[in-house]
Amino acid sequence: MSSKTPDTYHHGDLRQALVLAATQIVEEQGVLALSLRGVARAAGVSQTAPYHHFQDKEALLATVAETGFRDLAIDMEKATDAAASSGAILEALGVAYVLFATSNPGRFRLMFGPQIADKTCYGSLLEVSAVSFNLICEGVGARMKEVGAPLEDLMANTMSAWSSVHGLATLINDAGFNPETMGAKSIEDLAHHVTASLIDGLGREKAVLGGKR
Amino acid sequence: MSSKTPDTYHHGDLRQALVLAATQIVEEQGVLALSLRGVARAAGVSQTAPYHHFQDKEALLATVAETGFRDLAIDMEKATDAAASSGAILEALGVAYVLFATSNPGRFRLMFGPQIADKTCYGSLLEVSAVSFNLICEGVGARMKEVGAPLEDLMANTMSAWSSVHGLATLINDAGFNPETMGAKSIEDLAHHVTASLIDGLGREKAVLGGKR
DNA sequence: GCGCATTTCTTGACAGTGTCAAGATGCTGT
DNA sequence: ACAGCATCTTGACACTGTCAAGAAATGCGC
Repeated sequence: MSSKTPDTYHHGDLRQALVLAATQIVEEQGVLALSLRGVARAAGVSQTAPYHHFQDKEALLATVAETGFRDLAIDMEKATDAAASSGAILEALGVAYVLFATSNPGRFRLMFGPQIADKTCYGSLLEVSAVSFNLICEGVGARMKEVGAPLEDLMANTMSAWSSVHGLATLINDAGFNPETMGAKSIEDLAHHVTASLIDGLGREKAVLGGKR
Repeated sequence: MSSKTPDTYHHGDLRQALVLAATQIVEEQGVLALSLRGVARAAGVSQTAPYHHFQDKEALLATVAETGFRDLAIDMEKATDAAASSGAILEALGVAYVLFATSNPGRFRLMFGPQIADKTCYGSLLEVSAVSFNLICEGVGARMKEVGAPLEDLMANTMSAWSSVHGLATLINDAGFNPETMGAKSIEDLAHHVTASLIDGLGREKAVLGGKR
């Protein structure tokens, strides 16, 4: 075989293989369909092998969620590259958030769902999840400075912004909405509209849906 | 015992008893901790008795979720009673939504989570869930008329409004936020702020948090 | 190189789960 | 009174997460 023999008694990098297999199952069949034994089977090892790399099933799920937060933050950071104004940055962040969630529904549900009962048990999870939160917080802060809003409301306004995109994402994923029935051409269009509503006020947003194309 | 003998071989109203027991478990220990056998035990019957009233575990959960949507709609309808302006109605609806979600986190998670894989299998669930949706939709429509927004955006704006409150609710329930760290006195205050942000635009909302108590 | 401790992985087991099949029990209409 | 039906039971199956004990491979001190 290659330099690292993958079919030895020792696996080589079982930990990584388990995370990958788990991620695939979570994404293709949902968290509920994931069993630790199934992951072990997919990786070609015995039922109890995972216990040498993760304390229990939840710890494996936490690691999968962690990769999700990492990827989310990457997407969001990339999205702000092309944005100039503070409003454009906020919109780009929001759209990226929604697109990640709807492109990775299984992981997104895991990241925010109750499968991981107490997320404070997993330090690295908390750290990584704070990155995307801070991106939104900074974006909101910049916007507020531009509008002249009192900065003491920063946290509450961050909550407003995050709620909008997080709500849209989970509604699309879990309440079975497709953008067409909501009068939008695509998820991206709808996400643009929702962020625009938030920034300018409901019913006062500049045309996003019907207007261009 | 009373007129209906509860300790007969036939239970009397096992169906109702199962729904109540399941609701209690969902609310006190979460959906994940609920087992059909546990529900049966709580109702004092054998493991397979529930199968004479529900096709499977999911059907029981769907019934619990249905009661949740019913209660949510009741709360929302009550909330609009005192509201006069279209903006006040929207705010009252949003606050009621968030308060229901955070007061009944277990059921709320069930209502929107993946435990019920395909909600279209349960007709009455869909019907009841449409009620609260329509309340939001009407509120948004009235507001848009007042602002003079084009009605073709009604659905998309409904999505904006719903996303805000739904996102806030799920973030509080599942991402471990307490309103204090967000600079708000209570969940209700934070919900007010978020809806105000949505209606007037981020950073342009009238003071809700610091202003009055 | 050799021996040994440590890591990694295995088999076997246990209690708990959702659900099916078959049988027992009480109710209801004739 | 009795037949048929709805309701509830016991028993079983395959599956799950996880523990205990042992086997195989690795790496370290000499």
